[in-house]
Amino acid sequence: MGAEGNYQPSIVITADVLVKELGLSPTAISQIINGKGRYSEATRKRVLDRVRELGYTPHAGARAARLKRFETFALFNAAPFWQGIPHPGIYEGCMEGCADVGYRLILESVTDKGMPGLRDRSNLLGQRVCDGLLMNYHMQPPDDLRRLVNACGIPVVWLNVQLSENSLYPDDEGATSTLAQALIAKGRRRIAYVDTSPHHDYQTPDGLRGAHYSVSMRMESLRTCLEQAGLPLVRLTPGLKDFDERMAAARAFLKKPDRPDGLICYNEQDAQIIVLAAAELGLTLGKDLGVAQYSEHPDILKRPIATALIPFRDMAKAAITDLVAAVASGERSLPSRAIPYTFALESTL
Amino acid sequence: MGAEGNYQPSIVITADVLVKELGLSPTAISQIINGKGRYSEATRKRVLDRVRELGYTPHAGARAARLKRFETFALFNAAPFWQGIPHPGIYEGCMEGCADVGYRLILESVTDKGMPGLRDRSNLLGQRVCDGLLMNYHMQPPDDLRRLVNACGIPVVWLNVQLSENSLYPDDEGATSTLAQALIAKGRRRIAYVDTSPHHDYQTPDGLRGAHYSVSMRMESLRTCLEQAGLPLVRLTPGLKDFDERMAAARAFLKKPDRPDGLICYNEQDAQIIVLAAAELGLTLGKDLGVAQYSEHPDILKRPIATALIPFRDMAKAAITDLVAAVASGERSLPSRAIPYTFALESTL
DNA sequence: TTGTATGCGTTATCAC
DNA sequence: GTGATAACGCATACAA
Repeated sequence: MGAEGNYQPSIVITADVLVKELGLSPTAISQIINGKGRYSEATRKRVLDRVRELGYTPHAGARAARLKRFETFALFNAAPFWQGIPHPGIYEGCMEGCADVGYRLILESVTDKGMPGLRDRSNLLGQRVCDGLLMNYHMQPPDDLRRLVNACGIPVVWLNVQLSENSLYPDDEGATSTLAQALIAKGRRRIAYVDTSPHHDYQTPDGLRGAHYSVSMRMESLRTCLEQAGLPLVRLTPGLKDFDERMAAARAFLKKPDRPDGLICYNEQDAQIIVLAAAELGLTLGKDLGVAQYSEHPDILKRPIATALIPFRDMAKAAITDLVAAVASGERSLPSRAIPYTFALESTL
Repeated sequence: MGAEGNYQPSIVITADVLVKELGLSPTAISQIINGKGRYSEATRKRVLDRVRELGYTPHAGARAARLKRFETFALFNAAPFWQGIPHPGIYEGCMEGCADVGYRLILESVTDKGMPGLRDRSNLLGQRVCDGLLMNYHMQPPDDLRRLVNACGIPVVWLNVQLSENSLYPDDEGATSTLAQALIAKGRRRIAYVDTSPHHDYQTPDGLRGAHYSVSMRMESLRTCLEQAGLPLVRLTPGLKDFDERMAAARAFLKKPDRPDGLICYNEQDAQIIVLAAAELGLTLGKDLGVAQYSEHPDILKRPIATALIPFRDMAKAAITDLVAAVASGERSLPSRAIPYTFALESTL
């Protein structure tokens, strides 16, 4: 309780306070704080000690004006209306990355409904607030959005989407290959792909239609892997609306005489359905059935589900590194690249 | 594909560009952009049109220096190491709130491991980067953190925690009461509280021990409600480690002759366990059993689970409103208050 | 209705 | 080793 009502007097600590108090010039204060110039150890210590005592921080605005650098990146989250929760790893990676390089992170979020007229509402899409842009769009961005962003004049990295340049995305192809190889190595021969979500018909307000690249890439990569191994690709009926419908389909799928013995699931919900159906039918995970999913995290209930861990965090940190380089070099075009997955519980396949 | 390589020439658009181009004074430009002064409609339109065409945004730093206001708040996320995912509603609410009032939102995240020496690493805890602080700490904050924050000199709102001032938190007492009344109204007489999580023994690196206030408040509120109705409080064994252990406990719980007919679950995972066990035992939700949970979202699989929707979003938006008021008034002490819950699928109880 | 002058708090350049 | 000075881009008071 001793922590309350303990407010600092409303004196604002500027460099000027230090100047007067320590009898040094503004130059000296500034240089010592920023580790420049050649000053005696004594002076240096005197300044830095007082800075810490007073809790002095340079005024970010004044600094930005002078340096022509905001030391700030902006994460622009253009979420579709059906996706309330952005990927935590992206946030965390951006924050970690920024913290590592001493940058601040500004956040902005816009739904598709808010896309038209975006330029007028967002001041982040100008070049006067931050030094670089992290675009977190949920699917192939519309051309006009790309143009808008390119026209900003500051470096941009698109996250979680495949573009011809300036984009970073999880290596779904590699992850799928790893999972498929693991299943095959375990002797699985009826390998199925499970994606029952209805959300792939998502349509934006401006009539654009599409889905995240992973929707097709995961399945097509699996198809290719299985073909090379001379195995068929089995599929659970896609596009089911509700839980009961999905459960029924999963039960029927796993009850068939030629039921799959390995399943790769598009996401946690699909894996969930499979695991529940398997439990009902008395099938043991890791023995009768090898189940894999793509997910940001291992199964929260710690069930034996192999997980391809989507490298959102690494991706975001890589993006920050790229942006810092771009700010320094002035280069505005960076090659796109895939970020490798890691894996959990592969042994349960 | 026409969207690529379409970069703006590296001319930076300052107010000066507009001044020269339009033959007006800096004052006129500034005032018209900020909706001040009295200018002819023609002049006004000429300026605003050109501003939009050029995509001009005032330099945030220069503006901050001049206005002595950053038009920015900072969301400080002090997450414990076991909680990778911050509450999405808090982020969204902060962003929405900021967007509504024309403020930017800066994000900073620190784990408990990083708490010592925080002051030296974070420049957000000074008064030179933003106008107000949103503190998202996971439990009762340690005194030294509160002191540190109070000493910043900028207004602060603590989120999701109960303090004697400057805090906003979900009204768990009210929510619990609503759920309990609903169960009782449906004729439920054996009402149970389910909280099997082991995480409540969480201990911070500095030896502080505690849990989120909701851990005790939800149960105690329920106890009170039931006492008033002359009903007993039944509990499922708490502190279970893994899925199998929890499932076994839930099965036994629901198999007893005097099994509960109404259950209030601390979170989605507890509800999940109950629902799975109920399915195994052939108990129908909404008929044999009324199941309620506290959660940010309704059940993702759309099962009949009544949900007390944690008002993180509303809470965060309220925090922004409070901060704006505090910035304007200079007041640094705001009364704490509870934010009401909303509910989904109450009819299934 | 418009223009001039000034200051916000920094940091870089250059001179001592 | 240290200090004087200018400049960053904007917004306001005041003068015209």
